Amino acid sequence: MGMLITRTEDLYHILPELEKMDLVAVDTETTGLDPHLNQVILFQIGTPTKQFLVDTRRASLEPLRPFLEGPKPKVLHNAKFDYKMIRGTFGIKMENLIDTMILEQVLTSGAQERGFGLKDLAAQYLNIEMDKSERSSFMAHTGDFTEAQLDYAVRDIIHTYQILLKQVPKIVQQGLEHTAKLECLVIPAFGDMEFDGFFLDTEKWNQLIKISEIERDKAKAELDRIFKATRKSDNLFGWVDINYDSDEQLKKALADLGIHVEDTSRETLMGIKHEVKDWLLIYREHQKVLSTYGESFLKHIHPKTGRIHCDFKQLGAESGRVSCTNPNLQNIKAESEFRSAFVAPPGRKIITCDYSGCELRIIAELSEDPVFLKTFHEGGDLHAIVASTMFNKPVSKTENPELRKQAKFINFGLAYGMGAQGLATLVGCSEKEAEKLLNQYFKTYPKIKKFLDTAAKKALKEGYSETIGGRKRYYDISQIHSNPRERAAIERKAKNAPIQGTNADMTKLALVYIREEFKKRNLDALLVNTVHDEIVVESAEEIAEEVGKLVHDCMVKAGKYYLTKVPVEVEYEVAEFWKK
DNA sequence: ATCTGTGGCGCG
DNA sequence: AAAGCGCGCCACAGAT
Repeated sequence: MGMLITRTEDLYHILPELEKMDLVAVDTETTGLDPHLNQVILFQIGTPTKQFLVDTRRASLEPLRPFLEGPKPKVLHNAKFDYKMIRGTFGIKMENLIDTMILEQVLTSGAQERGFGLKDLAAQYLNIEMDKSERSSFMAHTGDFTEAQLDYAVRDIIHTYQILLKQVPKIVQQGLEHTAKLECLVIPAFGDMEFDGFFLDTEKWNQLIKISEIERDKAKAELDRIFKATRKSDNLFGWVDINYDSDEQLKKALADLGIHVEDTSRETLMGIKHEVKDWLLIYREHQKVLSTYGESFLKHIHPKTGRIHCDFKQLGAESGRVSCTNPNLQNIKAESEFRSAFVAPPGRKIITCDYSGCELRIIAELSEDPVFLKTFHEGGDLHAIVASTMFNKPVSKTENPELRKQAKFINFGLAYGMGAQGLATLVGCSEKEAEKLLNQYFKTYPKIKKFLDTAAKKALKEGYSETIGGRKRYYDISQIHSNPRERAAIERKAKNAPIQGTNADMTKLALVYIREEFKKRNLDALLVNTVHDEIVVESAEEIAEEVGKLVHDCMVKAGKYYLTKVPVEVEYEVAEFWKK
């Protein structure tokens, strides 16, 4: 049973004991899930042999600030949550966190869909059935904590600690030390990004919505006009009551026009030779905007901070990439101004930074193709150079541009394990011709072919792919002999995984560096978003240029950590709003 | 009334 | 005909 602490001054007395521990487990119980609206009411810290429970309604954690912000390793389960709650309640930004949930995701990437809760891991590693029913009792709790609550609180940190001890040898055994360390180091960066949020200009957003509404309604009126002719006796007043958002209804309606389609995807619609096509595409575009980026998006503005606080899933993708929800800030429309509605508040600036040509550089690094490497070192139009070497013809953006385009499709398609069929639809040629193109490509660039083939072969043989940073993505290879489709799918994933995953390695390390620098220099600058090869920062106006250079340098440094054969280039722009 | 799967589409 | 990689959100449609 842990020791309950209810007075701030008592925390000074436990510090020497905490310092003696090589590793401490930490957990919190809170009044809710929102770090801006709810508080930590119980703070737990300790080891399996000694635990302290701090009633933070009565005692402040301030005496522990240097310890929590210091180098002592702290293990938590889902550390980002406690990080944000502790930052929200006490303004303390914990450092040197280890997260058993993140570690489990690193250990099983691709092999396990879910089951990363503390309860799941306790069952798996400790053979213990945890009863989590006590957790909700803290939400509206007043008065002294019950014995059951304190018991529960103690068990959480003991189990977390013990799980970590079991995970560590597995990490070493699987060669995941670097990835595990990286993922743990970057946790506070995601905590800060979520806590600080991204400011959105509501008025500007509303204007964009209005424009889309007008355009959509116009398109809808035109569609009604077109379809009205086909349904004279539909109803009394001649209304057209087709729901254009329903694929079934749309297919039927199109059939009445003599247009028969298998599906209603944009690609299929584009093939229609009837004015209905244009209006449908316009309708679709604006309807998409209004549903995904419409008024519903504004409900994510926090009532207290006035900013948007999304939820990053640090290992959201099996490749190691981050994903983002509630709302997803990684798929905001790049064109048509929606991005620029994410603005800097008065007196501040937004700095948008991204790795240029990141995936192609990684391909160059991994394949060691001489032409790719040379082009990145000396500068030049890679797509044009690839095309001219493939076809033995001069190619540039003006000379034989169609060949450049073909090379560009192949260059990007490579990273997806694209085949002849995919290339054919992209280029608009026959599958035979696409096959010839690919053959020519790989004949000219044998090292790239070798890299892709090796990546696929390794996955089938070893059951995993690997990034430059040693991040692994596991596959179920039990079916590959009986199921050629499954096998092909793994091959494609394996061609992509080292590329996409190394990009994730780089961007995450950059986030670590950037946060470190902001802290070290005490800069009035915030991380506000990250989108795979891009990092967005908000800072005070006066230092924006300096911050831009700093972020640039951090991203280059992180890139160079992984890419040693190819130069790393980062672009940044200082503006009133999110660019690109 | 609420859940789940699917088609479609926004981003890198 | 389940696919060129990785995601999340929306509306619809069918099921509970």
